[in-house]
Amino acid sequence: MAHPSDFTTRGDQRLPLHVRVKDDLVRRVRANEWSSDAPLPPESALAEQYGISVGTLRRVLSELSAEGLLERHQGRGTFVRRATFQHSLFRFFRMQGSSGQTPGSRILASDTIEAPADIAQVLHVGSRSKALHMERLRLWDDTPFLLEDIWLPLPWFQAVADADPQTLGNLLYPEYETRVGVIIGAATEELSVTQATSHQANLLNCAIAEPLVKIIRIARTHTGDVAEYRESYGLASSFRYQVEIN
Amino acid sequence: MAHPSDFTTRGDQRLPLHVRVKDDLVRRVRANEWSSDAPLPPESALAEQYGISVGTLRRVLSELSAEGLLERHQGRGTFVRRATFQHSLFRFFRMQGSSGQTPGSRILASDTIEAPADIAQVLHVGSRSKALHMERLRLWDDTPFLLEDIWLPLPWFQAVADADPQTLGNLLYPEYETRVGVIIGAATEELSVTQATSHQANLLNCAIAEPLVKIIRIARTHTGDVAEYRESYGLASSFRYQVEIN
DNA sequence: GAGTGGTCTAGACCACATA
DNA sequence: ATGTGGTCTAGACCACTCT
Repeated sequence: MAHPSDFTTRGDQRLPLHVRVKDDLVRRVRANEWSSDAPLPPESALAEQYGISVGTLRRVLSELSAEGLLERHQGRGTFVRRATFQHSLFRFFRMQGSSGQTPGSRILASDTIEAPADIAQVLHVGSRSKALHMERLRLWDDTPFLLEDIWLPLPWFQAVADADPQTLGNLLYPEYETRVGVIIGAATEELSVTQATSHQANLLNCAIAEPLVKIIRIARTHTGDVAEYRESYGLASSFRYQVEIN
Repeated sequence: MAHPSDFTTRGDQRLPLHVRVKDDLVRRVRANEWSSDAPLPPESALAEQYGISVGTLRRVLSELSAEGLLERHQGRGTFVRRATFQHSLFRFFRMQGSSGQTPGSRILASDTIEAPADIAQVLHVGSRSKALHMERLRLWDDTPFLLEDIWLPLPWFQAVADADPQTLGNLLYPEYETRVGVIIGAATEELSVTQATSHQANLLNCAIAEPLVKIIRIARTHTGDVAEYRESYGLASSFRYQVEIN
């Protein structure tokens, strides 16, 4: 099944070898064929499996490494890259005085309900399918600074829904990886400015209609499937967001 | 001078060949050895120039192509990539109803002055060196929506300072390329929320202390030299900013 | 048809990690 | 000492562009 014996029969035969091998390796990584602790087979073995030369296989592995799906270490092997989103995705909302630490979090609600139509569409769940909705408050030293509405598609994320909210760690993406086997690989964020509702003002300890920054994040796996829809609201006065554009 | 005859004597001899060749090619591109209309020499010629195999040279050119410095076209050749920042950098402030068009711009002021210490440091000009400062208003259909403070290092950008502000186009990065030979290749942006000063409120046609989004952009060449420092201010109510994270 | 980059191979040798 | 990935070479053949 995971073995590429039927590799030559899959995909468009007219595509270059390195493209077909790359697609197949992405599929196998996504199918959790290798844990992120043990290395993939060495180049020579993989090349033989696919019936291609080592040079061609090297090209594929190098590309996947450059794209962040794999990590290569001379002398040790090739590994599936873990979700390291603390560094890449959580690089905003650096509060004054608080350095490098991850903020605390408090899950206020966790329900299995029907998602609003627009969110259901983004998550690619049918209009009458259920989704897991969580409301979460993030804090620095018990001071709330960010309010999050998180939507996860079901039944895919059923394991997260079944977990006791209190046992979920401060960071959700590692939980996705361990409980569902989902590694977040990319995301889109859209920023805008709104005004606090009474509900939000109450939780964020600010005045009603005070300006809030709203961040809509759509997180995807390496293969492009939408795994999470998230709306975050934070006080505009303490907002700071950095982006690198290349 | 631009010819790589002295290539073997430059750089750390212990570095891999492909690294040294890559650094040298970046230098030659930056020195405007090739315009963006004519192709670089073919692989075979370049490989012979450097005294390396075609395979190694191919690796370098492929990397530079992936990094966006070069463009390769089968059958046509390898070209220096032009500044295409309209698509990548100017992907914010999409106003409602206005699609894909570039906004109008009005340069309000253009002066050669000493930059404030913090900006001078970012631009890497000495503390008593001059910089070109421009204040620019951007408009959709004669309605102002963005106010920009732009700082350029001198004497590097003297050709821009000497130009009549009225002759500068709506987009500045193409002007940098044609007048100074600078291609912007990367940038960092930092977003925060401030309140409008009376000066800003006057120009943006809003109330004093109304929330504004502030964007600090530091733009760099492909080689990492800071070419521009820019502060942009826009009405928070019409603000929308999209980012892709990978 | 001539010239360009794209694909793929086969193999030598080196640098690093681990036991 | 062994096995891993990293560097570099030499060359065959294909696909595309231009004249």
